[in-house]
Amino acid sequence: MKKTAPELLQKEKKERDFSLPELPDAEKGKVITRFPPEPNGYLHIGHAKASIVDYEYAKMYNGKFILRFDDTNPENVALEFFDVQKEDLRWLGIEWDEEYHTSDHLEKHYKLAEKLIKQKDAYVCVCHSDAIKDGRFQGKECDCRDVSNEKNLYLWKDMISSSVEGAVLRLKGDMKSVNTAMRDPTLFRIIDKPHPLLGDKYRVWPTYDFAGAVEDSLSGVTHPFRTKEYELRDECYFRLLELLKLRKPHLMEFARLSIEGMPVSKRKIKPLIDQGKVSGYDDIRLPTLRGLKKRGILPETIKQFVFSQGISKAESSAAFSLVEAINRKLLDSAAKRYFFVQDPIKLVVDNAPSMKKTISLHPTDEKLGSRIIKTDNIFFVPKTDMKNLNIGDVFRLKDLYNIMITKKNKEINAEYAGEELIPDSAKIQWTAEKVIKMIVFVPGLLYENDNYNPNSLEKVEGFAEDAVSQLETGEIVQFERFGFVRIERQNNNIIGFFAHK
RNA sequence: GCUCCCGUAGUGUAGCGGCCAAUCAUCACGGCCUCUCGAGCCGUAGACUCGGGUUCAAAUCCCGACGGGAGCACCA
Repeated sequence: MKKTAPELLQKEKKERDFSLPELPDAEKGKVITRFPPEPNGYLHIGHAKASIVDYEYAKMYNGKFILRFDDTNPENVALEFFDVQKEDLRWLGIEWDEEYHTSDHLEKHYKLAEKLIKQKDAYVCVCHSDAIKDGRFQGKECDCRDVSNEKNLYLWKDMISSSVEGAVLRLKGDMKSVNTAMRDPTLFRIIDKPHPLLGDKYRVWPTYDFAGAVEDSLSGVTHPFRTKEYELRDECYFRLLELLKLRKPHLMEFARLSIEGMPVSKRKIKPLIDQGKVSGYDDIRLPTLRGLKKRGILPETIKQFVFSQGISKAESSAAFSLVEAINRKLLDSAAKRYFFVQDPIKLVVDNAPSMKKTISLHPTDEKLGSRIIKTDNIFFVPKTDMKNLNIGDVFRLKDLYNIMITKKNKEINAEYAGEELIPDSAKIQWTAEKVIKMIVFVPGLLYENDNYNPNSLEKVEGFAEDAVSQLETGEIVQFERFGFVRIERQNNNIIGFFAHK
């Protein structure tokens, strides 16, 4: 064997398959998934996970993907976010086959609620919320539970048509269930606040438990995903569908996606914005899609990152460096290279030849073009590099020529030392006399060990080479020996947002 | 407190009874390459929480402990 087929003895290097695992009970062409955001804010990396998984599964099975706005709490929903969220999804590269609002189906929900009441599976509860809470905690039923269904129906109609206050419709579950989610959960409640789409047409709104289950079933979704914290509500989800004689989808849960030091919840972000600690929902330190975009993270990076995390239920907090590594690889082949000199010091080169040097914008891909830099005897170089060099040392202005340091003061003096590349000499990025003054914002971790980090945003000032003035907003380039930076034009200035090394 | 879920290298993941002396990425370290401290290439180091059980065979199944997370809303 060794002689005839030695390759069979060699252990093959196994390749990791990064695609999603097969779905249970899934048939090509028949899988329907859905992404159901509440239009109450900007989408973040957690939403990205959910929407990408939903979308990719539909694609994988040639199925259908539905975008459903779960807008059944007028207190949370704001008009602007329907479009905001769609924009965020499009940026991610997600397309949906169908789009609707849960609020479109309220009449249907009312009918189903009525059915439950008639079946004695739901009742109107007029207890105070504290009393409900208490009863739930102690596993005690309240008197509303025993009301006849004629009266319940009457009360329900009253809720809808507006004379009753503070009543809710509850599922007749099991107040003694070990699963507290089954202790007669609330299905509908009164919210007297105009809905951004429907005004004050309705005042009775379904809760998540009811709307989520009913919509998944009615819209034909076969494989709905949700995050793990809903797991205890599965029982309620299926009970409801059973009582309503509705089809039961194959419900699945996965762990929330979180990134170390980057808060995802509005509860945490909102105060930071209000206190001016971050600039807004698109702050480059935030894991919002807008923040990530502004910083130069590509949609494809997010997709690959989500895939790499998988859909298990094991909770974890990934380091952002994993995102950076993916992004860097994607960017490396496409990003133009420029010189940016951080904390510059003036460099005067005696007997410097005046040159018009053509330097390519990418080390290997010529298609990305080149720029011509006019040089005379004045340059700028990074101060920190000069600290490590002494008089007599020779280094190279990268892609230009060598120089030898002759004097170190407030500025550096040097003399021309030939054009030929000296092996192992330091190559330092530089600018000619004509520069673009710019600021690069460098994000750090917003939270360190759960504490807000006041120094999470660094402002780096420096000079960029003149060619940078030609760049457009949104271009991501690499400043050599500095890092990848997304360019933005603001007024007459050019500023940069640091993505990563 | 009660209930549920989870527990694989520093980090994140794959594996879910034999092919595991455990995958891949990242990180760290070493080398090669390169007119960037980037990318690429090669290599080294590093893990199945613990204790019982089932089985010819367990990271994989069962029980228990420990650790982490979640739920106990008229929010999703």
